Amino acid sequence: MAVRAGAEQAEKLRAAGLRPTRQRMALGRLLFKGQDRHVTAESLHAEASAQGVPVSLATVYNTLHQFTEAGLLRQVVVDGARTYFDTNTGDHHHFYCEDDGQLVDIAGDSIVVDGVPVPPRGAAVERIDVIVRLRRR
Amino acid sequence: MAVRAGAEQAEKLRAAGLRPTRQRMALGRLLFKGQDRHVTAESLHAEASAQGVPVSLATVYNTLHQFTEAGLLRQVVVDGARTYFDTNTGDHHHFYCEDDGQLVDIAGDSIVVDGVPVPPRGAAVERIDVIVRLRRR
DNA sequence: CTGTGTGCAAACTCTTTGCATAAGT
DNA sequence: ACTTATGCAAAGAGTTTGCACACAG
Repeated sequence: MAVRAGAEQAEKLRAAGLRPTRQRMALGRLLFKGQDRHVTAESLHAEASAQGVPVSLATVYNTLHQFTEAGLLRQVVVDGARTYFDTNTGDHHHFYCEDDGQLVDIAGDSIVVDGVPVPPRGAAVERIDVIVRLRRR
Repeated sequence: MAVRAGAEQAEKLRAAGLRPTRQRMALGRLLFKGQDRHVTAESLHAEASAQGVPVSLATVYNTLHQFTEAGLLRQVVVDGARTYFDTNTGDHHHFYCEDDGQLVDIAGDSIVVDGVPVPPRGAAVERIDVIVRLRRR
């Protein structure tokens, strides 16, 4: 089972054109086991370290970007200070709590955005992000 | 007319609880004369300098934040790298061109967002941001 | 006068980069 | 072996802060 999971990880990485190195395997396991999650480079680095996986912060950044380019992750911009990465790459939106920085998914088919004007000449819509900003009551 | 505008600026600042200093007057004039605009600290600082108004970058940052707290500006988060400030504080959304970093307003009554789930317990919706990300064709 | 604002430079945070070493195939 | 990835430490961008001086009321 552990072997099986490892093999799947390796396959996933290879399919993305990335060599299945120890670090990428370990980070991939943290990211893609279980349900969708939101991480920052810092949080993922801390998590890996806590589990005894030695990875440098620079490698975490590299890996997150490589995963993003490979379409395995998606970047979420909600706060200028830090960059979030989302393992859910499908069509969906976010709740963002400004007080604690927590990010929660909103299913893509739940929200409907209507009335988007035609984009300016020479530009095409790449994606529509909806961020529902929350505040503690 | 110039006098008149100056007096209006001063009044606007006083109303916001800010002393009408040279720098704040100058920045306010750049920001609020004419139509709505989007600036970054850098761009506004460059603009002020170009017009011969000596303002330090630190003061531009301070002023932008003070204006924002006073409700004269609104912060727009579209890119992790830099912070944009919008002189349009009303209900509206944005086109954001990832290629050149250009930000364009979308009237608030144009876009309709439907189906937003109820926020998690203990949280209240503060605002809904819609960002239509564009790419050059 | 008295308190607030400003400018400068240094500090700070998050992120990226260069280069020698290590690991993958 | 040959190539690509990693780690470290240093650089980099954007933003914030501390403190002495200047200005508004």
